[in-house]
Amino acid sequence: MEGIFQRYLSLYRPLITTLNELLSTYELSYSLWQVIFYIKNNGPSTLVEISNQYDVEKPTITRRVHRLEDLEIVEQIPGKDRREKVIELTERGEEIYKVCRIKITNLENRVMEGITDKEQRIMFQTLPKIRSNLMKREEEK
Amino acid sequence: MEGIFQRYLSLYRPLITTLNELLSTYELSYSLWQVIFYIKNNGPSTLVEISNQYDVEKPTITRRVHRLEDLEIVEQIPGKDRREKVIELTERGEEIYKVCRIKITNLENRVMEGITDKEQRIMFQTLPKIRSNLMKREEEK
DNA sequence: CTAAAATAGTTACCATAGATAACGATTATC
DNA sequence: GATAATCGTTATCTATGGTAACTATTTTAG
Repeated sequence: MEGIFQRYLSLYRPLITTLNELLSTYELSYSLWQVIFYIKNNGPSTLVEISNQYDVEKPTITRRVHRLEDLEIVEQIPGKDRREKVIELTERGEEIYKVCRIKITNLENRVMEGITDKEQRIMFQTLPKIRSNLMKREEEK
Repeated sequence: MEGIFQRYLSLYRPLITTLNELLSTYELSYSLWQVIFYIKNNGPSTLVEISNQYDVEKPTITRRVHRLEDLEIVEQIPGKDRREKVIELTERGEEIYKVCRIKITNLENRVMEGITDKEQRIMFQTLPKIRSNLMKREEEK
């Protein structure tokens, strides 16, 4: 399947640009959104969990979380292990999630125009498979 | 198709990391590779053409091309329009393309393990469709 | 049960990629 | 022929991310 990476990567910048524009209304960017999205879908989480999900180093997540704390979108909740910092969405965070979720879903739908349900389903299932193949290779090192 | 962007973006960093590692042997990165790939597949090209292809501003491409010139991978050829800078691969550039192309194709194959031919074909066709839907939206502004 | 190792998060510093604005050189258009 | 537009460049700025070194905890091994 020669050229699949190029096809994948040619999509990246147009998508990021559009998403950042959409999110800028709430002083957010796609990278901050990833954190919000993760917490919303996985419940209160630690920084290491988020870090692993996105294959990004801990200090990067520290920064993202600090910015979300400044924006009063997430807050720390006390946990058992005092090394860990468990964060969850604030009420304001939940509100912002809802609004942005709708906007992003609308964009997702528009971007999928002309693509059949079946093709969409295959994209949906295949992307995580590719990701997991890649992560497996990285672990081997 | 809620969540398709997240699935798409969760793949980005693992992929870029792996590609950069693979290319670092030749003092390249994925961003430089994009330029090499474009010229190889579209013939001698101007900076604006490359810029449009990847939705990246002109100064960014200027830098990439300068680095490729330093590495003696591309060179300028005289063109009719003296505003334009038409670049092509040097012999060395062709060699490096071949070696990297093989390595990347191998990686592409490994990453596609467990994914049927049909699914691969659909990915291959659908990614450009999504890209074109996104670009259409950007043009509207 | 304590000493050493591992883990979570943070800070400081640096690298990479990209954007915007302003400009010179050239070509196209009116 | 004067004005517009286009191509590439430079300078400056921002965003995102990495590495190394550190503190505070918790786990593990002897």
